[in-house]
Amino acid sequence: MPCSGPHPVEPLAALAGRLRQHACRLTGPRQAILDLLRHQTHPLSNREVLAQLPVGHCNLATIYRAMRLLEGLGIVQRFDFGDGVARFELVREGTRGHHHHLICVRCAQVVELEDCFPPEFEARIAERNGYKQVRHKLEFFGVCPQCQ
Amino acid sequence: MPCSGPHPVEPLAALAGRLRQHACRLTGPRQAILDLLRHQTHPLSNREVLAQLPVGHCNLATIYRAMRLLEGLGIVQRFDFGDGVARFELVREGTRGHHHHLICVRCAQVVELEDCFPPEFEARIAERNGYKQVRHKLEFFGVCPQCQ
DNA sequence: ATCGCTGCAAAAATTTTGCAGGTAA
DNA sequence: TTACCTGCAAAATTTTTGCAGCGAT
Repeated sequence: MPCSGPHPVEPLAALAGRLRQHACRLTGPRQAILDLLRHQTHPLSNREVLAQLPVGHCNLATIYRAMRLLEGLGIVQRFDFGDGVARFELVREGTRGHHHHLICVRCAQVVELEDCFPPEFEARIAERNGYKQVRHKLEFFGVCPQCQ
Repeated sequence: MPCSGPHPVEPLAALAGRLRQHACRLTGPRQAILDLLRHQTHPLSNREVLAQLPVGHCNLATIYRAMRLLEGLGIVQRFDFGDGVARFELVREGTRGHHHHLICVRCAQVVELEDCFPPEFEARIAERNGYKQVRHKLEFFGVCPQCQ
């Protein structure tokens, strides 16, 4: 069941337009990566992207470069599950990519979370310490129903 | 100003006792690592630990092995600032190591945070999804007063 | 025709592991 | 003494980079 959730992903053409706005080209490998990400509900590591692409369709180094570019353009978001591997997810319309995950420590099942703590909590931390432009990374870990 | 904060670190002897309880030995390198961590207020990467130890006093591989051991025993806690380098901090008395950080994205200054969002927030997420033993990792990033 | 992009290979960086010898208990 | 531990070196991973050539616009 791809593309579930309340926030739909953009069509490939819209993503291509966003690339061109920044004088970046929509090449074959980038199309393949974006189209793969569009059909995912959870973040994928670069190696997983490589594995799911047709053989010889794209080089791993190209995926790394594409992800860094797309992250900079706000098209994908980087997540860190604490296992030393970066994972990437397409930013969905209506969000700014800000959401969190609940990850099973046994089977690595991932639940996409919509909610977050009240923004006052972050604002208070920022103000108390004189920090500006404060954001956060938050991930939950536990044992999923099947693994209990 | 080492050892600041409301929760004092344990004396080296107490840490040694905790090692022995688990049939682990208090060796020279481990003493050096623990004593160094005792005097830190912020997490240190393994390479930073190596650099701050007297030359030839300890091997980097030994530090990696020691940290993994100490983490398993609950003596140190691992933190992840999202830059691909693990950092470690001694667990202070009275806490179970649970706390968060506010990190400057410009100069990497670190503020230790005492507070956290209300536990009901996490409990609700756990219950909704049928997960058990849910914990979380949370770090804040922003621009510190000096870097603004 | 640019100039960006890709593939390949090599390099860099972090972390893990094998093994022979050393050492705490 | 007997495990456990360490140093060294090599390996395993993840990620980055150089470079020659290809390709989108």
